[in-house]
Amino acid sequence: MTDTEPRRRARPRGKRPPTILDVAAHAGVSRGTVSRVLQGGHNVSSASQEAVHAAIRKLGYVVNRAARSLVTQRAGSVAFLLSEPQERFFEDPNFTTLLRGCTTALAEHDLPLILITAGTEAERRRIAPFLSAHHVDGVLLVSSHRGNPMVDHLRRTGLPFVCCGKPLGERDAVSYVAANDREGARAMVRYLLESGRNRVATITGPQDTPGGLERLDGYRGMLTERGIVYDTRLVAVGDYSRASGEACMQQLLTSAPDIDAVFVASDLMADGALTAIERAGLRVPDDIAVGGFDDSPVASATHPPLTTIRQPWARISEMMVRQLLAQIDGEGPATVILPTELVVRESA
Amino acid sequence: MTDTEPRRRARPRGKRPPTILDVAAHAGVSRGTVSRVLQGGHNVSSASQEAVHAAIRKLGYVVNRAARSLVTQRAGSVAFLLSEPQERFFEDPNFTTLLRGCTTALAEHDLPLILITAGTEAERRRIAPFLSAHHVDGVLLVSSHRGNPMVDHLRRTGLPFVCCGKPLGERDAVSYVAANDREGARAMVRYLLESGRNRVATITGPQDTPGGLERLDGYRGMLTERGIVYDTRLVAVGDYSRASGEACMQQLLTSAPDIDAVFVASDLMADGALTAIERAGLRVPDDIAVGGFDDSPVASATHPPLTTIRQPWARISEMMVRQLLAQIDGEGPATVILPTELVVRESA
DNA sequence: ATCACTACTGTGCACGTGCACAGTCCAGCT
DNA sequence: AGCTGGACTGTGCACGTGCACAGTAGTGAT
Repeated sequence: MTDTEPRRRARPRGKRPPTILDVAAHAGVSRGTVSRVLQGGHNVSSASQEAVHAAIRKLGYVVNRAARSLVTQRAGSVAFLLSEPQERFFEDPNFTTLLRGCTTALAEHDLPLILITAGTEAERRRIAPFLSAHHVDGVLLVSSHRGNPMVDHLRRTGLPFVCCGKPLGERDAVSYVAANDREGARAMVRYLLESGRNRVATITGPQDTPGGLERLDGYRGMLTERGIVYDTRLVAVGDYSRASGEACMQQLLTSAPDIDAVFVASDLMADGALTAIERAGLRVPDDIAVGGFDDSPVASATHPPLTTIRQPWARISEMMVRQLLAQIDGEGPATVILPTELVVRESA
Repeated sequence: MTDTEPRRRARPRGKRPPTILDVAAHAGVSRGTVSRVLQGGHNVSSASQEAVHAAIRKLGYVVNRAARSLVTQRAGSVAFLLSEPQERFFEDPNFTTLLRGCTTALAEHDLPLILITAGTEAERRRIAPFLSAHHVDGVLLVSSHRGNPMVDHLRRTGLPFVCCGKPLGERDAVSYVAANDREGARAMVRYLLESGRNRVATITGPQDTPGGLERLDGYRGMLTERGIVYDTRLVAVGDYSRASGEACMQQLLTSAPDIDAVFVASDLMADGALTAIERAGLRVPDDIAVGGFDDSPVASATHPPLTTIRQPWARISEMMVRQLLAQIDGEGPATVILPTELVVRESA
């Protein structure tokens, strides 16, 4: 998006779409009145309003967003910026659920969503001018790793942005919306303990992501609360992928063969864990109970279906959009933490 | 996107980004010369070019796309339009792979991708004015069901568009890019037969989608070619979802218990089929060989991993973008059929 | 009758750019 | 010397809109 490439040739000067002037002429009023009606109709007589609306319908008038942008200095669109390696996220059902929710939420405000990926340094350099030129009014940022340079860059440009998940290592206030990872983890571990399990292991996420950290912290906290000593041999660190879940589970089964439950920090990893358990000849949940996290579509497709913690993606995306619009309207940053929900299926 | 909502208030008149005039002043040339450099630098002395580039770098100038759009009558962006029920597509790994590919391909042309969903009639009404007002220069259309009204609407607006997969029931020429479904199906069935299987069943896709039709046709054709009578009891029709694959497989196992192979028209359905087979106490591939279609990420995560047909999504998205740009530049519609590839794993 | 105020309407200007056109300059030819 | 044509440069105009401002008409209070 460096804007240095040659433009393609102009649309042929055929019949142009109607302008605000055409509408004004048809309605027998001036440009200004039509504009006022478009802005909500304050200080416009109801007769004029009706005439304008009739003319708009008749001519099929649609406002020219480019012209509007030029004068209002606003883009009239919002970016969904994926600042993570593409491979992982495009395969992660959480991502697509979030994307879908944001598209829907933005559509209600007539704001087109521009999808931008910036997983590599080269891509980030590429989109930097696009963002700093304010070609979007705000950014919905998906970036979980600690110290993502995108956060700094966005702050420098002064562009409003809202993160999905708490950005780590940021001193200043940053708007973000997240599920309550810690409470979710606590709820799952509590459920496992109250189901009569005694040796509860965990497979957590990367320790430079908020989810990885807080879900592990919740696990640890709940154990401590119940008077159980935290044992690092019962902890494995994966990367949220199916493959890593399988590897971690295999590791746990050898290093601590007496475990009777495992809390896995993502459904994808939990699916991998189920594979490892099955291969070891153990049964779920009889020998080992498995608790997942996310309640993504895979959760109901595993064997057995996963007991898991539901992340409220619809509400997360909705709140991200709401917070972003608030910032665009001049409000300061805010953080929103949403509750999770235990979904009991058959794996625990 | 009706454009009748009130605008949000304007960006504060703070320090504005540099304009082409600032660049001209800094470089000691006129607006026109800067503009020419931006367009590629024809008929501009190398001294001027260097001066302009230096000024651009120094000021951090980025072209104002709104102003450019206004004068060129081009939006400078492209829509990725998903005209299918959201639930299905956002969970379909094929969709995200395609989306990812298109984002990448468009980024190379400095064209932002606007993601639009139009699964319901209400949504279609909503985005219609957005499209007819030419707020994008073209549309990458994902719509497989027969008689999708979006195709007609796009044709009426005169907006260039390229479909992913052949649109069914269209008499006039429509640009589309697709994998060679028929050949892919034939290759899989050929492989199964040559592995020594005799009773090959199939679970195909909806018969109002090109994939469903052509994969079934390929299956049938290959059987006929090998002198095997087409038996409708060996055919089940699913909807590409995991659940339907499971249901179809169950049905096949009761109606034709002597089958020793099954060609499933999507990996997701194949995964469901594996579940049904396992539940029936049969082994894969020993008792029943299973062949999938797509080579989506799930294919390597099933048990056992799927032998499947790879769809060339990277090339499909690349060609869709290329065809769309060609159309935007005035060329006529074209169709592109890309070859598939047999990927042998353990399920067959 | 005058004034103040409200409700509504019309108009000039600016937004930043690309394009067409009109120049200017210089080399090479007659 | 004069002419021609190419290479390069500068400038007026248009794109469609929102906003600030100025204006008009009508109402009610003094």
